[in-house]
Amino acid sequence: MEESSELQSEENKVSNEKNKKRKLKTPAQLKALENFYNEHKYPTEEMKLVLAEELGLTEKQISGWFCHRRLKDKRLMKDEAVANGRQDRSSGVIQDRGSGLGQDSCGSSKHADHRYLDPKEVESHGLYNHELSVADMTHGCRNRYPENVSGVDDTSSESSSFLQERLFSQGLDPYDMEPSRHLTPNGALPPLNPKGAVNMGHKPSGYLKVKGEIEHAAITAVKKQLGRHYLEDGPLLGIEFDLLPPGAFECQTADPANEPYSATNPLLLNSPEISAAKRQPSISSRYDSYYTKFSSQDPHMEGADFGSLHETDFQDKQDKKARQNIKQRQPLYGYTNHFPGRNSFPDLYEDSTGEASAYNSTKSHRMSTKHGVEGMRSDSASNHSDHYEEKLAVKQKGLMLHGYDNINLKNMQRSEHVKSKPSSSIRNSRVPMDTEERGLSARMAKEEMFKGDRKAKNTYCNVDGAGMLSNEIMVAKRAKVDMLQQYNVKKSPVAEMEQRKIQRSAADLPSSFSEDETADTNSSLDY
DNA sequence: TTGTGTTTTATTGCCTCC
DNA sequence: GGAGGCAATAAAACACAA
Repeated sequence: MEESSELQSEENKVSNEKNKKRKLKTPAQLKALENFYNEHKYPTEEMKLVLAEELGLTEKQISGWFCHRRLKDKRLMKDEAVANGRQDRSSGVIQDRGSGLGQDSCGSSKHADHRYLDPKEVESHGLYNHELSVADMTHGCRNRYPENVSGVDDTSSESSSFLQERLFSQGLDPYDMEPSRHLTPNGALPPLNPKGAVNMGHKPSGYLKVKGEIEHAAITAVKKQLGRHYLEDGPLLGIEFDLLPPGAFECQTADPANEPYSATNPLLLNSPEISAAKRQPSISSRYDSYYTKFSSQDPHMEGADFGSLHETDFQDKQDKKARQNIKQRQPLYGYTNHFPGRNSFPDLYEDSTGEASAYNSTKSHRMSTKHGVEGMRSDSASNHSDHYEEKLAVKQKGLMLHGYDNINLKNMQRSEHVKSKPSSSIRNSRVPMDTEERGLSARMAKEEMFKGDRKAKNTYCNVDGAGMLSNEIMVAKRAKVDMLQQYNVKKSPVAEMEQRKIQRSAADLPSSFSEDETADTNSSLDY
């Protein structure tokens, strides 16, 4: 009796602990989930099963996580929308949200949202054609999820934070993605891949499709004027147009499309608006991670005001609260792809130890103190004892889920890429130099040259930095082909998994660069 | 050390679609 | 009716400030 009750209580205890006590996902799990989520917002049951198996979670957990993740996205978008709404009123610049397609003011009711248009189309076709090719086109079954269309409110908003993040995670450079795909120097909309071509042709689709031609023209104008840079910091088109420099529609550069950084226009280069756009903190998670990455990852990075003439200003202006928010969001986003050198996949990124320590030792960031530390533990101290990480590592080497490869590849590439540089260079040049970072570095170098800013010169014109840039370009050039090849491999997620298994084993992560780097290089070289 | 705020996870109920 | 999804809610985990 007593024994049974004891047993029962024990069971209850266990049960409670098992069910009630929420268990934090490991960084590896989170990263995997994030990556997968970036690839498939609505995974099929099969995917979930695979994912659950891979991560050592239950399908229920996976489902729940995805559900919550979507909610989170939505929430973030909402915030973003609110912020944008405020900006809309003051900016007076064309805003997607003002197109009357169920704006934020219409609420974000999921049921009402997707009655107006198919956000899925907007999401996948227009902005992320590749995604369409991967998930939507090959997984038609996902169409049955009305939610995938999370509504008008989601259409544009989703395409901002979440989707950009997605691109980041996937190693798909949104900066290049958009202009390169939708806007060739000729103004045409070249398909990124055959599938995209089939789907989009040369007409505005998705997001742009729901816009009038006039707006499209305006958007195109902005694109042209800002070149690839218009996406560099800002959200996708239509999300935060107010970030554009005033007069964005007034004077177009001669060939802006080929002048991504507007280097020909020093005034524009020094435009505070541009800088503001570069540094403007946003509630967008993407920005959060993005800027946090810039501002807090490395003290050297802080000193170097890449991407912005006023990086320090940015930091100064950062509201403490905002920073806290940013930090708190970091654990999640930080593991996507924003910190290539410090991810939590020790098994995947061979040299994470050195780099990670270099990073983490510098900042008492939540990222590093929270999950980051956990990740570090896995990186250097735990001997990879973490079950999930270990499992993931093994799996990812051979198979890993769809979408992981990009991440891994990217990280590994960067890892490798970083390794090739002297440590001083690493620090001074901001190791995880992202696509835009490099691009911005180049731009900033010009700016600083122009301005004669000695400090900036020290930062950007040092030998290491310069060497690194050129080196990166060369390496990226080399890697471009690889990435493109991988790109074309994308098929159905499930099929892809299998295919990647084979591919992986054959070419265990080539020393190619991630998509964004490739894209960046591409644009950098092409422009 | 404690209180507070934020994020993440788990659960539940309702809705929509097939 | 079942499956899947969303929204609301509660609670745990965490970081930061006082």
